[in-house]
Amino acid sequence: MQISELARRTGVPVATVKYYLREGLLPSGELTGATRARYDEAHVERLRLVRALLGPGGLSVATARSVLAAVDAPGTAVHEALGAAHRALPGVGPGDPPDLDRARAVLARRGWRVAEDSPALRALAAALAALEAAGYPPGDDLLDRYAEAAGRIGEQDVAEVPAGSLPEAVRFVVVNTVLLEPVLLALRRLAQEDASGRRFSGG
Amino acid sequence: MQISELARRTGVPVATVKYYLREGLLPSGELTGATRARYDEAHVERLRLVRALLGPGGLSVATARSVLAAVDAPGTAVHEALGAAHRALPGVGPGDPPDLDRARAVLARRGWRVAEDSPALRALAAALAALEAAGYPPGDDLLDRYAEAAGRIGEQDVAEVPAGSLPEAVRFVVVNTVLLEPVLLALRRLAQEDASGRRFSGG
DNA sequence: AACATTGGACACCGCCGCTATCCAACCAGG
DNA sequence: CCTGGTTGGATAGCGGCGGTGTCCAATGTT
Repeated sequence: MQISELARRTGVPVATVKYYLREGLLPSGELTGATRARYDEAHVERLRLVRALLGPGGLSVATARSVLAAVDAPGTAVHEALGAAHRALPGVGPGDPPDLDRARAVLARRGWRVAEDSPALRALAAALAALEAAGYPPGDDLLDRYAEAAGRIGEQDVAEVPAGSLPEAVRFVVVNTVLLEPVLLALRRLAQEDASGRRFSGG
Repeated sequence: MQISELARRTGVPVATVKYYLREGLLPSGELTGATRARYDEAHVERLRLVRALLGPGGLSVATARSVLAAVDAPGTAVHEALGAAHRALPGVGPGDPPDLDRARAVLARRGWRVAEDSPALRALAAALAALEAAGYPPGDDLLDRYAEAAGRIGEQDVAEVPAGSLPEAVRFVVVNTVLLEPVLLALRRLAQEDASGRRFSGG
């Protein structure tokens, strides 16, 4: 199929498809002439993935490029792919390292083992610092409950990874890491709304 | 104190403080002359809150303005404030309403009661649609486990709301709704990393 | 031969979060 | 009372981002 059909089938404007090609989010089609290229079903799928990452996934083009690079890297082991995806995700800038101790303490209480330089660890520390700066330093009990809930989820996420094909596993890990975040946040808000209704408006 | 000290104490450039004043994120100080205004501790606190919402909270200036309006509205009941905060948060655009049925079914299985037009419900539906479009439609069991974990968290969030002062409760709800999101996401990633290490690299 | 479409390159746009400049009005020190 | 630095307020500009519009020669299609 040609670019116009690729665009039509995915609902993405042709100019935007060209933009994604330029940005390296979408591999170029097979050239059949100086002004013709052929695209296939894989491109349709990839384009849908790109749109999901950029839109609901909330990734920037640059971040999506890194994440997709992790997906494309051949022979990546699943654990490394997950690390690469985490590293590519919008983390904390190169600001001064906040107090990792508090974050590490939470992990230690749950017995979690993560890389020393895990971006998620830095992200947690930064988030805790932000809460502190806003005047609501979270208590250990709160953090522990959050960690317990997060633990169930992370456990399940990893358990669901398909064992067969390695590239498929990598793709699964990346997609689910990114696209289940909005699901989790929406569910949390819904749970809050339900609990708030029960507590505060006696429904 | 004057604007320069306010800026110094919070580490925010004076030009940026002026910008926040213009944008209505920060109430103006008490005018003591045509070119003088006095700021107090409340301004310091508010400015820190604004920075937390804009930075780690990930809110846009426009969204932060709405959220802060909910905080400032006098006499708002807690349940309504939470609703206002949720409504102000970056939700789903006015695109065509996706299939809310799948989302509603998840809530029904847990017995949650939320507003018919809850923005979080639309957000959940949109997130599910994105997963579907990306080729990974989530199973009911996955959703139920996510919902269970989210339920514990939402329950705790609401339980922690201080009962005494109403404005304080509203502020607490808004701050925690927004600023605990990055905490939860970071913890999920850390849990994934731990579980992945145990499953895939036999640590 | 006539016409539409394509890949590719480049310029441009609108939005956003600041940031820089300027000004008249001040206030503080000497 | 003068001098110099600071302030509130207004306005303009900037850099990054995610596209979009335009143009071109080469290529298909009829």
